[in-house]
Amino acid sequence: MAITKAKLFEPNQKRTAELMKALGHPARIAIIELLAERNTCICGDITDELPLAQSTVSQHLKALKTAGIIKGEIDGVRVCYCLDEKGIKEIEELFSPLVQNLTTAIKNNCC
Amino acid sequence: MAITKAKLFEPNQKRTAELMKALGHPARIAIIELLAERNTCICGDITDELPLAQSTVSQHLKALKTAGIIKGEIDGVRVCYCLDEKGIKEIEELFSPLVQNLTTAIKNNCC
DNA sequence: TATATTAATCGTAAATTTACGATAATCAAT
DNA sequence: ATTGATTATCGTAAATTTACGATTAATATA
Repeated sequence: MAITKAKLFEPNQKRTAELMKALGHPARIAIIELLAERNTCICGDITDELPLAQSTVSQHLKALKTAGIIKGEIDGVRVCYCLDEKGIKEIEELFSPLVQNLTTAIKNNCC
Repeated sequence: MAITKAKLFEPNQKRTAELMKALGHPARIAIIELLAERNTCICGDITDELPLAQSTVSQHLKALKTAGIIKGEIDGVRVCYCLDEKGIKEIEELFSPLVQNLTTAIKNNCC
């Protein structure tokens, strides 16, 4: 039982995991791809594009919103969803170095 | 209730989500960073580096292994863990375009 | 004003995740 | 052969996730 063992997880690790987790469902991947595809906000015909009930899609939207990846703006009866610039920037800033790190590490792998 | 609604999730979306989900926990982020950091395989003193019980760490290792991100090789009493080249390649090939896609999409965002 | 539309929330069920201690299995060393 | 070390698995509890239908709240339209 070497070293400290008390090393709690670092903020970066926790935030990275949080973002990954938010993207850890095909429906939520589909949603952000949809939002990226149409360069205008789409007002919840997202439901029509997914093989899921309206309430379920709403839940997934909430998950993405809570993670800071998308944001929704009320527009009359409808709600306008789009990618949240700040969250996407965070994804870029956290994921890219990680992937890079892993990719270079692989090259010096012993097995 | 417009359009089709029958569009099941695409394989890429499912696989991306699967990988994201596997990385959706700070302990598992910590583990892969640890494996990347030491450019040699490490024989499971991973437990000592994490604030978690041995059985819990073993579970997380299993999750990463099942997702194809790491692999473990038995070496006597110990088990040698390292990043799985194929999985890392997949991460690179799936995550990078997605992040790129989101990043460029943000620029034409309406909100 | 009454009705229809949109989307969130509630209630709920089933499945999965996370965590732990205890145990088992495997190998190394004595 | 016995003992010790390492790691997976089992059993289990608590929490979270995923999904749905039903309901509610808010707004637009007839």
